Amino acid sequence: MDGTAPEIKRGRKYAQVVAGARKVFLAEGFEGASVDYIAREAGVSKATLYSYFPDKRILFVEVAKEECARQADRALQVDRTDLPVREMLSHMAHSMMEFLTSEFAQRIFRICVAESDRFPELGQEFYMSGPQLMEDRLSTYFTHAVERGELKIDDVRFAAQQFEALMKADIFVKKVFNIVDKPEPAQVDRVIDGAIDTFLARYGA
Amino acid sequence: MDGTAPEIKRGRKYAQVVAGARKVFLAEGFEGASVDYIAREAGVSKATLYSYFPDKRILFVEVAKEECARQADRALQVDRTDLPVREMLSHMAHSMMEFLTSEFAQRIFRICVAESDRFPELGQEFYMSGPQLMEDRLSTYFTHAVERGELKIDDVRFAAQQFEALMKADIFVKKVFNIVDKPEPAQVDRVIDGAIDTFLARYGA
DNA sequence: TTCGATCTGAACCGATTGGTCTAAGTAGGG
DNA sequence: CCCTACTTAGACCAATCGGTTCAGATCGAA
Repeated sequence: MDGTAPEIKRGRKYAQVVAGARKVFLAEGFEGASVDYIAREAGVSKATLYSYFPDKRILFVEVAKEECARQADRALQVDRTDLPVREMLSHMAHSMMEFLTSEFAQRIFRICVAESDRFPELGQEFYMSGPQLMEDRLSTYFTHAVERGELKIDDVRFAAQQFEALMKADIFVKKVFNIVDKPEPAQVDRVIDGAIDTFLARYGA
Repeated sequence: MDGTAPEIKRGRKYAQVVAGARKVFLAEGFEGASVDYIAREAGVSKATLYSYFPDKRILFVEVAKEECARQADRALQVDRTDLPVREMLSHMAHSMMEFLTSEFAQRIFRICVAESDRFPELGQEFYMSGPQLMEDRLSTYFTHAVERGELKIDDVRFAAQQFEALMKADIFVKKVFNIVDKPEPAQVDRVIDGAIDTFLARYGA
């Protein structure tokens, strides 16, 4: 579960290779990352690297998929379902926003968008472990909230998609296109509160 | 205004170079597009190309910026302001959605996301000619609608950003990550109507 | 200590890249 | 017709790329 020490050890330096590849790919993208540089950064010879991954593409897909799978689970938790709806949404929106605007999420988003036609499965992996996972969790919560009469939603999954979308208004777009670097906390609150207001205007009980 | 015959003719084959570069860059991205291929596709010698653009990066930025500037103006028109709000929003949402899911917009979006840290100005150019232009036009319309008492909006620009965001729920994300190719017309209507319903629930008079 | 598996470093390969250069060819206004 | 500016094809360059190979160092288990 640690990621730095995979159980399936196909060799002594396997973890090092993956770690180095993750670092370099995240920083440089697929084309930008040379195999020599990855090997050097991993503290491993190129021959060793190629003994594990016979192809640069395979190494990339492996690393990127693993990274996608890990991304959401850590930060997109839907806990605190005991709170009242508005507080719960706010709590969750804050951690979601923090993740969306993090350097890490931005990098992996950029890479997946860029490479998702060269590697179609990568885009799908990203979608499933990112947006879709979030939708699943939101859907579950919404369903319970509807049962408790706290929300009024006909299509729970679609409502989740809309909430997700509202979360990306303004700040997320501006970060992706380098309009802002660090968003103002006040602006973050504005976007979050605005999203919740709009969401509850439609789906509030 | 045609684009194929720029007024500033710095040479006989200038337009050809730009046209070829546009074609290849859009299809292959920055790294993927070789200068030889661009020259061949433009029906021009490499020497001629380099006489206009001393650097591949300059050629790319030139073409990409030009393409960004052209993209929105054609498809993101906010006309028919005579219609009732709901019809107007629907009309506009349809053309907006058609554009967002077009092959062209998807390609340029992908390229701008991917290259916007290699070329920071490119991301900004894209944002200004795409999302921001749309916001400007929506804002203008919203302001008038508020004056006529058809909408109730405190922050017009932010409302525009939310409407834009709602437009990108579901389908847009799924297209970007290659989950769907051609979206079902029924699903398109669902997203559009859902966006308008939510928007009006919050901002309707 | 021994033995097989793993790792190393560097040399090497063919292909492709962005970019330069040259010498000859062509178009069009005077 | 001529002159100038533009265009041409392709040879050429150095650099980098992904990937291979191999003789020898190093490891871990028995």
